[in-house]
Amino acid sequence: MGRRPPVSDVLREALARVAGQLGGDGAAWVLERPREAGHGDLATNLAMVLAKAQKAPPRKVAERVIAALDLPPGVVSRTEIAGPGFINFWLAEDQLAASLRTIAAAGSDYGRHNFGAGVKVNVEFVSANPTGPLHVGHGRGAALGDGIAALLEWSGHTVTREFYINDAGVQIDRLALSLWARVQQAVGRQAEIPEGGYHGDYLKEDAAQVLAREGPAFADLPAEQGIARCRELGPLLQREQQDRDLATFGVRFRVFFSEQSIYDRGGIDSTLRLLHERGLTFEEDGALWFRTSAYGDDQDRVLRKRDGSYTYFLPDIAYHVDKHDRGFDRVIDVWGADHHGYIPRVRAALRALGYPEDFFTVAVVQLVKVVRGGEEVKMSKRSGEFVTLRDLFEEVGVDAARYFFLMRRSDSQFVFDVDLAKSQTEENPVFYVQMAHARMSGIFRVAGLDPASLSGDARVEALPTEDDRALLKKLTAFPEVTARAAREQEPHRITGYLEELARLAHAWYHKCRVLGETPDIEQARLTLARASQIVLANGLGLLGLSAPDRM
RNA sequence: GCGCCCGUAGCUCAGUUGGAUAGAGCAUCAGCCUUCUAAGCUGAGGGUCCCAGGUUCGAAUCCUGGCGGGCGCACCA
Repeated sequence: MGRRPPVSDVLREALARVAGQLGGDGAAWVLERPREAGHGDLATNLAMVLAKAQKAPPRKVAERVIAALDLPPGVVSRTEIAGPGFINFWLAEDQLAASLRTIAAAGSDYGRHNFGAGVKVNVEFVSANPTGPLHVGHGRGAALGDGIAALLEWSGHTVTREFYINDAGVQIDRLALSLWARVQQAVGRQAEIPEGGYHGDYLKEDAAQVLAREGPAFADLPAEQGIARCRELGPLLQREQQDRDLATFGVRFRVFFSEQSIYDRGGIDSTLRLLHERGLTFEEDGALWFRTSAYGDDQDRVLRKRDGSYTYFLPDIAYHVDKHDRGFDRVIDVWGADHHGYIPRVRAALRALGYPEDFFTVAVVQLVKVVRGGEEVKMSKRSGEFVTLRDLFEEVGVDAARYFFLMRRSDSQFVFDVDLAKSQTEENPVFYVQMAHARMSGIFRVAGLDPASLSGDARVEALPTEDDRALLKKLTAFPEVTARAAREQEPHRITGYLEELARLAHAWYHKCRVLGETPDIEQARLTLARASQIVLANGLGLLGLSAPDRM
């Protein structure tokens, strides 16, 4: 980003050279932004890490490090040794001015990186069975998967968003039987939802649709024929519904991958053959097994049952083989916590096939609990009563729903407070962040200026207050945050950053007048407002959220 | 019983890959609108980082053992 490397890189490289000279090659030191403003703009623990090799107290080593440090002029204005041996750096004014120009020049690209260039990644998420509506858990998976995909794109990866359709198992038979029963009920006949079937009211609506499509005589077909047709229509109608929900939710997939297509193309047999050739299978008790225990799973797993049918495991291996064959360097599966026990066996299978260890990773999404009015909203798929994703985002709005799903680490359970998500006050973090953006836009609206017309040139000396500086410094941290979030696949780092930034932006807005100040200050603050607007918009956009100009 | 995740302020949660005096929001209390959006800002109080050991210059963070909560442990998907 920009024409010259970020200051932190310049410093890091210089420190690395010193580390090499002082016998600290490969030592695990860091250069980071201290929490405390009094600890400088950047700080390193290098001296403490080198202390042992140097056989000297850390503060003494710090002096040697500083003496050996060879920095170009105009980078650092002050250096200090602090605490047990930290070296704190204050950046030169030049650097702050440069960062304003960098932000303005990069615009909507500010925060992007290229370290993932050339790496093809498949992110598979949601992958709901085509047997019912998406519920809130799918929503969390959708927001997370899309967020991870976006983070990877922002760091230069080539990303494919993919949805796996489980359209081949017994659940489809159950859906067909349940739908047929609803069709019969719709024409006034007695019919029971079968054991293990789907009781939700949505199938009543589907039955009405089926009758509308196929004509009223459809219900009079012989059961076998009617059920066969329901087997086609049921999943189709559910898929259509899911796609509508996902589209409204702002999530688009490039690939919808059908499980049935694996069977149809002979992927099952070819995978079986592949495993057999590698000596990974054996027969026992009339079943065919995969020797997964030799690859990290705690037991061997059945591929083909005694009755000749396949377990779910086999098509799942075939599916991941297919992803590998399609040329992906990495695949990331977003799974609900209730499937986490399944990870070791898939990992074992892919390991057995000789795929790289980092080829396959799973982002586990923990449970979502929905709370309204202080009460948990219970859901039960069995009784057919549950909170659908659509119910949720129609009540709180798409932006709020997506933001809430992303604002916590995915691997901890999450309480979705519906009342909070709906509130239009500072308590609501989505609102708070979007409001900060709207305020920045408001300055330009009142000034009658096109924010894009600002070059980014400003005299940093014309940003005199602590609030000016704090906001500017926060803006410069954005690229580091996106990089870290992408590496860790943790979108919640972005929401956390945005909230911190919004707090500084609101405080700045309140305390620092822009329009009507001296020309110098007005120009500098307009530039700062522009930069803030860019970073807020980029952060929100990255997460798939809107950045309104007025609210 | 075994495995995975979680345990941090009254509540919801962060915590920069082992760093400096553990942070934020909400809630509580006290203030702030002639000003680009008060849909906001400022300040105060609030902690056994679940417990006990260990590793080291240094542990909320890593290791071991407990305790508590959640989710899994199929020839189901």
